[in-house]
Amino acid sequence: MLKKNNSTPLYNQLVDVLIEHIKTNLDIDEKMLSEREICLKYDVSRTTVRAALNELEEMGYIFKRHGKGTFVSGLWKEMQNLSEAYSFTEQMKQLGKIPHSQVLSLEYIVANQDLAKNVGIQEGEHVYKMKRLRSADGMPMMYETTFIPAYLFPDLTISKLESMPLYELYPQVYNQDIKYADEEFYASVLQAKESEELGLPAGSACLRIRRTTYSQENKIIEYTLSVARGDQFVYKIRHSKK
Amino acid sequence: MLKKNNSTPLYNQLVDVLIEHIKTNLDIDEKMLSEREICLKYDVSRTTVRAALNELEEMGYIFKRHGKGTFVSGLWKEMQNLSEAYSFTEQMKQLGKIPHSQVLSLEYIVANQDLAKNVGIQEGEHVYKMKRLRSADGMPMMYETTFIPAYLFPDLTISKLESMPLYELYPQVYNQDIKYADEEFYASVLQAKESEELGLPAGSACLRIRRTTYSQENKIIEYTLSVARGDQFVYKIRHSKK
DNA sequence: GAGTGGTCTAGACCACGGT
DNA sequence: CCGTGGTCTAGACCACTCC
Repeated sequence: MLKKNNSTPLYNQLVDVLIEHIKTNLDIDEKMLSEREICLKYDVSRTTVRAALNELEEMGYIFKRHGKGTFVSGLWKEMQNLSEAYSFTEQMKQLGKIPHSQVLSLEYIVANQDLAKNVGIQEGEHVYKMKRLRSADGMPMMYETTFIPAYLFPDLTISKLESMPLYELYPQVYNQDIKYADEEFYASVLQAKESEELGLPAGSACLRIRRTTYSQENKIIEYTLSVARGDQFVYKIRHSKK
Repeated sequence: MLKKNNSTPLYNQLVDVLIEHIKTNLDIDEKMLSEREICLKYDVSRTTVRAALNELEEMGYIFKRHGKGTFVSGLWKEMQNLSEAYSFTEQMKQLGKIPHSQVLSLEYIVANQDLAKNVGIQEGEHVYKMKRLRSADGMPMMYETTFIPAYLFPDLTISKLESMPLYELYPQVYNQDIKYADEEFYASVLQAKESEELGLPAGSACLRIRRTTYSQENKIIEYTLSVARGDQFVYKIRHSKK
């Protein structure tokens, strides 16, 4: 069943096998095999089994009860929608829409004190400032202003920006792998100028988003301010108790 | 250093010790002791050390690099602000404001098909419907409509609801421990009637929130629709890559 | 090659839930 | 009492990074 000399770890193989088993054979709240039974069935140690079960628990497939057993959770269906994706391109593709980004401007500027703080550099260093209009199936969806520290991204050009999504450009061209992104957002209404860009009446509901993206080395690689159509963006999050 | 016959697990004790060590002695990006060094220093097995380090990594205190070592992350400062709290009462207290909830109405109703689905019961079963106006330092902040399945919460009364916050009532009075809550929200504008409740002009920005709260047994214990002042609520979330 | 984190084994004892 | 998940040990080998 499991291949011991495979490059993928045993517990990851076990995760895949168990997910398949759950999806095809088990219902919600149904009891699974015990940890020791899984050990015997797949000929692996209990450490390996527990590593796999922990993964499954984090993914929302199962939950455990001390002294009782392990049970199917059936949350994985809902989990699918809960956005792990923070890329506009990916989000739109998931919704079955064709994303498009139009670069409206690209400037090479000097950071003032406030901007320097937000992109993690010293005052006076250089930053690229880019404005983009992002659409899905031809409908304007959001208007973004992005700041990128120049020291990490030399020779940024519009042609590079238009060649691929920003979140592919970072790792593939500039060797900057994304670790995580923090977002703050709040409800607001469109101002006159913004309403023109998005083709909506002034006073329409919108979501204002402030995003800071960090690299594996904990450097800020992007700081973005967005204005998104309120009628098109629904955020989903899960608060877990401990 | 660590107490082997303590009721709290060794790896949890180790977590506390290491957090204290990081906070007092180490800077961001500084290298920590290796796993094997920690084994020797505290006289525990590597399994125990790795359990503790995994906790620390999840909490944002450290990050690991295969072949290089374990390093201080310094994200825990920011993490504090990223909302784990999904209770209005707790949120307001953290901001140093005095929260108040006024129960406007409490009804005992029969669920139609749509409502039944949202609270996880059968059509025709009973549900409590409650409306609340929530304020901070006397300022109306949000207007909530909450649905609670009656079978889990017999004899719900206004006096019970006013005696303590809902998220304390669930576990303490009805023995329903919260597992997690899912929230969906989007930007909108206040309608005429809502603007009266909140004391704001019609057309003001607002956040519309839909929350479903689940118990440890995966039962829905609350379904809430909220309208919150757009100028007072900022959501913060973190998207982690893998 | 030396040191690191990543995976894995084959045991052990404990605490909890139900019979 | 037995079976469950929770914790813990003392090893082992692998893959990665740097010298």
